[in-house]
Amino acid sequence: MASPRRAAPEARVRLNRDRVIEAAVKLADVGGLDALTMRRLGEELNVEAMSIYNHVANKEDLINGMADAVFSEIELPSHSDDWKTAIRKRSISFREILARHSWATTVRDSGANPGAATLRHHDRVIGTFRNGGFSVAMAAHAFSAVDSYIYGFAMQEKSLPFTTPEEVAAMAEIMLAQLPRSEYPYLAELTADYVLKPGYFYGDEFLVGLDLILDGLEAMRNAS
Amino acid sequence: MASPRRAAPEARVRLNRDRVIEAAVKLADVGGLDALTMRRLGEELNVEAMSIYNHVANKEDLINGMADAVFSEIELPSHSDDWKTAIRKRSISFREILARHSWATTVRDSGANPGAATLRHHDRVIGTFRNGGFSVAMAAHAFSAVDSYIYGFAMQEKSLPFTTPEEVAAMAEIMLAQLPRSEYPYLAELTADYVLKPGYFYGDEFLVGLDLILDGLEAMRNAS
DNA sequence: ACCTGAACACCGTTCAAGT
DNA sequence: ACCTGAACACCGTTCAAGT
Repeated sequence: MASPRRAAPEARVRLNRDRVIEAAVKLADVGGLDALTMRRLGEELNVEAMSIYNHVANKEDLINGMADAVFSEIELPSHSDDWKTAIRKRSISFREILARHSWATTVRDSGANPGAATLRHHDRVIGTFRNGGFSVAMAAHAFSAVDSYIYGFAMQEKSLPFTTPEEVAAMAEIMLAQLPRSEYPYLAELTADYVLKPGYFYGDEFLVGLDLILDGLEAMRNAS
Repeated sequence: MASPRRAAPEARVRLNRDRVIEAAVKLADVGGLDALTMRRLGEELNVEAMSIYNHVANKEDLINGMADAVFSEIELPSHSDDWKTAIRKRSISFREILARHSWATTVRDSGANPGAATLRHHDRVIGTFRNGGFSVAMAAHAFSAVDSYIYGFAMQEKSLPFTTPEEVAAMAEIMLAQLPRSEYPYLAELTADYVLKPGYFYGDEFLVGLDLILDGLEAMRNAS
């Protein structure tokens, strides 16, 4: 009876901001941002929805925290690689993370007050360009071009109505059958002669566009 | 008294799908997708919210219709231009439209059943590449790279916490003052030496990245 | 300091009822 | 054929009350 408080560990772990954010990310990963409601999140945490407000200001604050948590998962560009390799690796990692948390493609860590992981990530990317011989202006161009492409690609990928190659084939076949070929000849050709070919996977397009941009940036850097 | 029905034209115009979609786009343009509720849309149309369901299946169907309406605004690539000029013009138009309807950056015309304007637009873009000498596979690469970039850029632009140059300067100054320079040296440098320079406008970055991609596509086409 | 329960002002959508 | 009113099962968030 010396210390009954210690002797009876509660099943309920103490709540904190990180635990709230982690659970919210998990919910959104499974069911999208629509599935993330304060009440469902409370359930997941064995707590009433209203308790969450002790740890986040409101839902917007929560989502900002989630966006920063996603950024912290992205592989930072390595100091030991040359700029092109470093940016290529972190871009591939970035896309992977966005595919894993597809709700994050539409949620930007609010430009007004970005989180620490977001700031660190951006700083390291810009630093990689600068140390690779890019001027400040060219680093800004490069940063904008690469990240726009990654975000946009992740969004396109997310909006596809299929994921596995089998689903692609099935879906494309249906779409092709419904498509008025005389009205949309090029779309029909692309679907028949490219999308429906075995081995097609939209995700493979990512590297084509990424390398196009990286090669262009290299040429731009060398020209100056 | 011959035809009293004709003599008393109603103030209320008959509702139809196009009028519903048009009003919904207007609402979302002003207040974002959050401001678009069935009840507010009903108000705008001088009708009870429930009447809207006579013209759209549900909110998802409504938003799909809105996305297709946005696509119909984009300038189609011209047949009389060479592929590069044609794609460049329509890409600039695309970005302008997405900036005007910034809610549309996060809303893809559901991949499963795209609208007629979306299909026509895609067909024309792919056709422009094919007629410009691109193989089917290269046309797919080009389409993916360019449109990913445009979507991503529009999203970045939308998430910026400022729009006018004056706001940029004010906001950047505040952010720079708050930013721990020793922790984020490259971010601080970029802000001080680039963003805060007079004449800075993020939108100007668009053409830099676009031309990078178009030049890369041209090289790819010529190499094959 | 943190958690709860009830309440408020909203949502999208259904359904029977009106014209 | 189209529109309405009431209703249902939800939302995010507040606030006073509990421990």
